Amino acid sequence: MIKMSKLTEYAFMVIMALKKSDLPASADYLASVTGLETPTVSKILKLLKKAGLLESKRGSSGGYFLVKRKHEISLNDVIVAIEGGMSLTECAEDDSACHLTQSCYMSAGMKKVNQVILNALQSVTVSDILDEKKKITLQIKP
Amino acid sequence: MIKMSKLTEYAFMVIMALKKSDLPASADYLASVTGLETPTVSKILKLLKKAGLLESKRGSSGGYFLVKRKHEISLNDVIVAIEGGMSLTECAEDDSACHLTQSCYMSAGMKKVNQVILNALQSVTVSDILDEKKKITLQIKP
DNA sequence: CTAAATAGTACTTATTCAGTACCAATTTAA
DNA sequence: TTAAATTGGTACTGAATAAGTACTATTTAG
Ligand code: SF4
Ligand code: SF4
Repeated sequence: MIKMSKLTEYAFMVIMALKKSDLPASADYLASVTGLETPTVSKILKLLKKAGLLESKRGSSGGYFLVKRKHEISLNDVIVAIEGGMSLTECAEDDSACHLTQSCYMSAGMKKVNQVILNALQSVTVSDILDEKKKITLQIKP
Repeated sequence: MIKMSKLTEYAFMVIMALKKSDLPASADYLASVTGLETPTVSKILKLLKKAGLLESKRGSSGGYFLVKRKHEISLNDVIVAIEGGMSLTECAEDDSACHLTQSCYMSAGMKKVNQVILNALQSVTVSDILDEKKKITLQIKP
């Protein structure tokens, strides 16, 4: 089964529990809210910060806070932050990842399919996932 | 990185090397054509057969052959055959897989996104991947 | 019968994932 | 100024999955 990692799923829970420009939330607090273990939450927060999705403040009464609103954060942003993105084949992401790229007869096709999926992931935001009213439809045009 | 397994990628190579209603091709022959190891090819063929994508004939001058044409086999068919499919979250595939499904606030949203990706995978066939002329585009409608 | 080929199972190894632990650096607040 | 709170970073462990290998039984053509 191709699926996102648990850590990525947890990352969504953490983002849901955060707010932009609010008082910083500590890893401990977020852990209690989400029901996850503190070290796990901490690991996620570090990854999200490295990706620029949130900022932190050290020291007493410090913590983490979003730098974007939830509708400005795409599903793809989170996946990239936690596990480096999504691409069906190695070459779709990085041409030098597979030495067969030049000669492979399916590399080009896979890249296209991958782009379709990428578009889908980029078009959906964190707040969309909570929004029952937004309809998400797809059309493949020949 | 979320990606398909190597075995799935190899499965495409094997399917490319097969033809419908042709003389059965042995695992050994397919291995030499694709450059993969025979046991690996054999494993793939068994999985593809179990999924109904091809049939086999035992004994001398036996082998495997497709029961569908390449434009009738979707990308999703292959992914399902080899690794059981693709779904971002556990619940998107099977409601009983995660005990949080009933209460989870993102389960519904994830299912929608998953459906978009699934549509993409079902809309592309094995022959499309080789067809440079087919344009694959996506539109998300709000 | 014999050779060729699939069918099925079971095993080993490598890699990735998930979770845990520890301590240094920083900042607030008393 | 001191102590407590909190991030930052690294490193480790165990579990799960993936990838590859090996072996043997069964079936069929000639
Ligand atoms: S070039 Fe071909 S074999 Fe290599 S990663 Fe891309 S699709 Fe796979
Ligand atoms: S119900 Fe929620 S927590 Fe469970 S698999 Fe689905 S999205 Fe993840």
